[in-house]
This record gives sequence, structure tokens and C-alpha cells, in this order.
Amino acid sequence: MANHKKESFTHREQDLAAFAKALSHPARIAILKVLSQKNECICGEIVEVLPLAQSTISQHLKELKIAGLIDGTVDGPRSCYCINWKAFEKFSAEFNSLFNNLKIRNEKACC
Amino acid sequence: MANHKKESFTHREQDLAAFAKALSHPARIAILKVLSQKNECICGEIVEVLPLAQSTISQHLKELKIAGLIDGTVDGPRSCYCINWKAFEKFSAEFNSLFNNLKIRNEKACC
DNA sequence: ATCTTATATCGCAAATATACGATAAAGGAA
DNA sequence: TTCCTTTATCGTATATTTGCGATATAAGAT
Repeated sequence: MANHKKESFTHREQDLAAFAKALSHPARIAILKVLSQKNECICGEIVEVLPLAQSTISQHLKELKIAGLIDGTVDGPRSCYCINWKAFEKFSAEFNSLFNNLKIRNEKACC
Repeated sequence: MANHKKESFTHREQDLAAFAKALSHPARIAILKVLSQKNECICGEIVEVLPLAQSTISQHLKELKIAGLIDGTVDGPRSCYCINWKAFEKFSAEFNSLFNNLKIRNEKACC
């Protein structure tokens, strides 16, 4: 039984892990780059740029949306996605906080 | 066929994704915290602190090691793990670089 | 040599993730 | 209305992750 015990950890750890997970696939990082480079909301342009099928891109977009990193609104027959800067800033700040927290403690390598 | 097409992306994207993946489980974040809080190399203490079986912790440690975030040396019958600060700094810097790169482009939300 | 302790690895089960083609849904164009 | 375009979702196949118990391994203790 693959009892995924993620609940046993702190909320903070779970949130950070979820953010990291959203960024844990190169396609999703590439998607974020595309979204950030355009001032307009993009839809199928991502499909043209990335070497993945339309349905696969759609799935990655869904995961980024669930993670809260992007917003998506329906715009006629097409969809409009863009980065949720507020969530993104919040997460990157928390990430840096983790980094700094780790760094502060132990500077002398012990092995 | 679950052809994992990660190779089709840039090295940078792959590296960042791999780093994010290492941090994509709360147990691994918790392990890094434990390692950073101790000045001595820890081994089984992690098992006592976290709600996971010894074999599971060992597996997470292995993944962190493969990702390059920690070093491990055998010290008699026990193992000694600690954070590889050099790798850690490098990755956190690259991450921040990604964050900043994304932020620079598009400040006006479009949807 | 035998026992104990600490850790890694194996084998397995279940859950998730990745990817794609096919199809559905929704709106614009003819 | 009927087509076309765009995107989401379904179904499916395969790969990877997560987790645990059992076992192997390796070194110190007795």
C-alpha cells in the first residue's frame, strides 16, 4: 500500500513541496517562460513551441493551474492563460526563505 | 507509451526541473531541515524524527544524493549525510534567476 | 566467532505522472 | 444550420514514485 504520507508533514513543507512539484517538469518551466514572454494571453501557441501533443500541454497547464501558478479564463473558443504573479511571488519568497533558513544554520561542511 | 520527453528541453530547464523534483516531497524538505540544524552528520536520527520507515528515509536520502543536494560518506557502521552547500547554492541561485527572468518580462496581468 | 546496531538494497504493492490519440464541447464563420 | 477552429477531457498504455517489510551488509562489541 503506497500510503502517501504527505499529510504527516507541516503545512509549510507540504506547500513548498507542491510548488516544487509544479516546477519539477521541464515542460512546465518552458510553459511559464512562454507565458512570461508574451504580453497577450496565449493558448495554442504553446503547443506550437513545445514538442508535445496538444492534450499533453493542456494537462500540464491544468497542473500549473491547480498549483495556483497560472490563471486561465475562457475567451471564446480559445483559452487564455497567464502567470498568477501574486501566487508566484509568494511561493518564490517562501522558497528563498527556506534556502536562507537552511543556509543560516550550518556553514561548516562536516563530511 | 509514456515516452518521457524530458530530453527535448534545454539542459537548463532539465536541471532546474530535476532540482525542483528533489524538493517536491515534504519528507525531503524535512530531511534537509534536519541536516541543516545539526552540526554533526546525522544518520538514523532522521528516522526517529520523521514518520517514515527506515527504508523509506534511506530511499529519500538516496534521491537527494543523486540530485547532488547532499553528500554521504560511510562512517563505520553508520552513514554520515550533510548538505552539499556548493550544489545547493548553485541551484538556489539558478532558481532565483528563473524567478527574476519570469518576473522581468510581464508585469501587467492580462487575465 | 557470534551478536548487535546501523544502513542499504531487494521485492513487492499501490498511487501518480507522463504522454498520446480520439472525442467532446463551445463558439465563430460560412 | 453546418462547418471549422480551439481547447478540455476521456481512455489507455507505460513509467516513475512512494512506501514498507524482509533481507543483506558491514563494522564494532562481547
